[in-house]
Amino acid sequence: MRTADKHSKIIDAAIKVFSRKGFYNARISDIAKEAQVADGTIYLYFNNKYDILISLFEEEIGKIILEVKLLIEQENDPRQMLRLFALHHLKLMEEKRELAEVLQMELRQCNKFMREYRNTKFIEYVDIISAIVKKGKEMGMFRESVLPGVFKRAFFGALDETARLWVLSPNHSYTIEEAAAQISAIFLEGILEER
Amino acid sequence: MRTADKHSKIIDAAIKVFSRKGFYNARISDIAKEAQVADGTIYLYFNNKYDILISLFEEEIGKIILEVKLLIEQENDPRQMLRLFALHHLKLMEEKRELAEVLQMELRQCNKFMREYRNTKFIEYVDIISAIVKKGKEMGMFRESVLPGVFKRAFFGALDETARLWVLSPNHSYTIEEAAAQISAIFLEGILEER
Amino acid sequence: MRTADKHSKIIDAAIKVFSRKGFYNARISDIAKEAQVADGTIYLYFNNKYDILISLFEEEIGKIILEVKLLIEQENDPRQMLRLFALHHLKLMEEKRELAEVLQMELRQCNKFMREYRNTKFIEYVDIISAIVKKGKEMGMFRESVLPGVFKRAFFGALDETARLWVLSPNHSYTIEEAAAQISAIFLEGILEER
Amino acid sequence: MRTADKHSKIIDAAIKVFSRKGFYNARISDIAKEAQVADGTIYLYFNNKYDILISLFEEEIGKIILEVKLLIEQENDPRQMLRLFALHHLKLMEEKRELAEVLQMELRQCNKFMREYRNTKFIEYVDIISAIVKKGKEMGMFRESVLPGVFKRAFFGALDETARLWVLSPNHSYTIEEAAAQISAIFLEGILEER
DNA sequence: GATGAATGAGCTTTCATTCAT
DNA sequence: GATGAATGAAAGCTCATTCAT
Repeated sequence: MRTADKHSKIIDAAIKVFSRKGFYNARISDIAKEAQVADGTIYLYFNNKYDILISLFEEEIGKIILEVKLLIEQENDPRQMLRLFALHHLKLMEEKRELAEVLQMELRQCNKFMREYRNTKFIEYVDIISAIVKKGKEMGMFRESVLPGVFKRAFFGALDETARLWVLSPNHSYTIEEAAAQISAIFLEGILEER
Repeated sequence: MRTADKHSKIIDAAIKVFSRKGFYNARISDIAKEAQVADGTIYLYFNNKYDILISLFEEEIGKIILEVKLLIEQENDPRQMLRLFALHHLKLMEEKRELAEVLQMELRQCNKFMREYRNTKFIEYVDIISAIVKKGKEMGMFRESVLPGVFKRAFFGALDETARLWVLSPNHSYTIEEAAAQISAIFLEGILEER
Repeated sequence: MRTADKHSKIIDAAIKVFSRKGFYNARISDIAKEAQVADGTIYLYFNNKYDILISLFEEEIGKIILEVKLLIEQENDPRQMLRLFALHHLKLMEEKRELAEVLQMELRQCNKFMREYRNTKFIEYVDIISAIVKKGKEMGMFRESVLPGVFKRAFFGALDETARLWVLSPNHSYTIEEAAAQISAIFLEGILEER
Repeated sequence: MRTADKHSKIIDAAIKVFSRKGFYNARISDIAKEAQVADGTIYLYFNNKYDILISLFEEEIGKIILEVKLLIEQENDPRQMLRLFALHHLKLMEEKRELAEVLQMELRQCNKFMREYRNTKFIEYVDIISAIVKKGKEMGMFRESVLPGVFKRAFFGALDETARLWVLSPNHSYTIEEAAAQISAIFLEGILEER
């Protein structure tokens, strides 16, 4: 088997196992069994358990960033870009439910004891949002008063929390598309009744 | 020392220690030392390590809910209520930074291996938001189309993510009050330039 | 059980186990079983496996130094002192065969990867020999040309190697007393036939 | 590369690595890297890790025995033979410091868990000393009372311990030749002042 | 013969929890 | 109620050895 295969087999297995048990409760042997390799093999590809998590994060976020950027590029209207971002984010979290759980976990808990790890990939992802806002402001489409740095966090947080609960609860009273549309609408137009 | 004192001394110690090291890296003996009690004493008040976290969560969220409800009650305007909620949430996270970190951590990571734990306190807290929205809709102040269940998650997520990064990064280009005002404004009025 | 008991029970167990299997092949659980304590208990008294070896070494050599100094003190004749030292050393190695094996092991192998550990206790022990030589020289009883620093090593080495093989081989053609007497005689008078 | 070359390349590498890290801390991959062969290649020439040590020992001691015997043969005076032996031993340990460390290590620690290994090569080496003593006794040059079996151990031990410390400490107050001369002198003439 | 990726048994150490005092 | 010494299960990681190429 080629090296590339083993690496991604382990990453895939780790996503499954971390998502199922959480990082701390996941045992290396669980990942090894899931990846159908020996425990020791994992250490040929990763330095330690935490390194698996970091690698997983960087690689998977990396793929997502590429996808989203490609998607957004095809649009010119910043409003549409935000709508696309929201939809893509939520759909992704639904489609890759296990990955979603792991990413969310890492964003919180593991920064905890590894504060030194500058999460550049995540920042890059969220900065896609602020870039859209800046563009919208330049085009005179978004208010001058909107702070892109605040907006990006609020927007990402709204999507992320929505995805989190979507993933946790088994049945939903609305579709993912409806949720995405609703959230984009709120951020674009607010909730105030037109006067 | 009265029993109630020991209980809350342990909770306070746990907040400090969990916030500093994370739940999994925190040792019972760390908490015991911080609380100035013996390791064994902790087991007179809590069933196990996880029980400390759950208790901590329920009690502290309980206090916050009381506070917020009291604050909100004094207002009649749903717009103002949302602004107050946002400000209160962010200020709280800033003032009780250690507690904030623990709550955020638990909301993600620990649900993980304890999915059976129905987080009713958290739901109660977030439902304050949807109640405001419902009231606003009834008063004809918020759009009919706004789904309170979607809005509450989006609004809470926006605040939570903002708080998370606020707590992590050492210096900020705006105040907590500005961030709260901006987020409330976005959710109320959107970001679109008036036509 | 009192703390002092556990500490020395573990040391005694470690002597047995190290002597039987060698330091590297000894498992902590072997020592724990021999000492009739739990594995974890060992870590209440020692930092790690190597710390057991060092502690063992320092404590046991310490006892031996006290004994020998006491014994030597009662003599005035440096020749007799050397004879006593030799006899005491060999008898000790025979009586405490397991300890002997461990001490010999550590003197070689473990200096290896712990060259930074300045083996002061061992130096103190061997310096008893050079002190005797110096005294003998002052009294005009030993040749001026004898270098105490060379002599102490040669004398200790002779005893140590004799003890090593004594301990290894099951049957002997002479007693430990004869060996001690012979070695002392060689070092004092040489092996040359009187002319 | 011829087979013989690989074999000795591995032995040479093992001497370096064992000397640097000790037998137990040396990894097969360290030796392989040092010998510039693959890990697996080592198992074409040796059965296992311990086999490398044994082979190394036998081969190197074998060479030394040949050398010493050749050297000694050219002498007729047993006193001179002992002096030569001492000088040769110490010089060897100084010249081949890495080998010296490995040999000393094995004499203690590793016999430990492999007591079944009858160290015939080592016995052969030490028996050179007892042969000299026997010859000296036959020639009436050494005392009748000297036991060759005791003497050989004492003499070897004296040299070995001297070499051990010589190798360990970085600076010396006398030359290797002086040490050898002094030790020979002690064993031949003792340390007592002539009456 | 040579390689080195893969294996998996094995061991030190940690730490939540217990319980005799 | 309070203590903290003792417990022992559990798991991350290493590395000698194998074997398909």
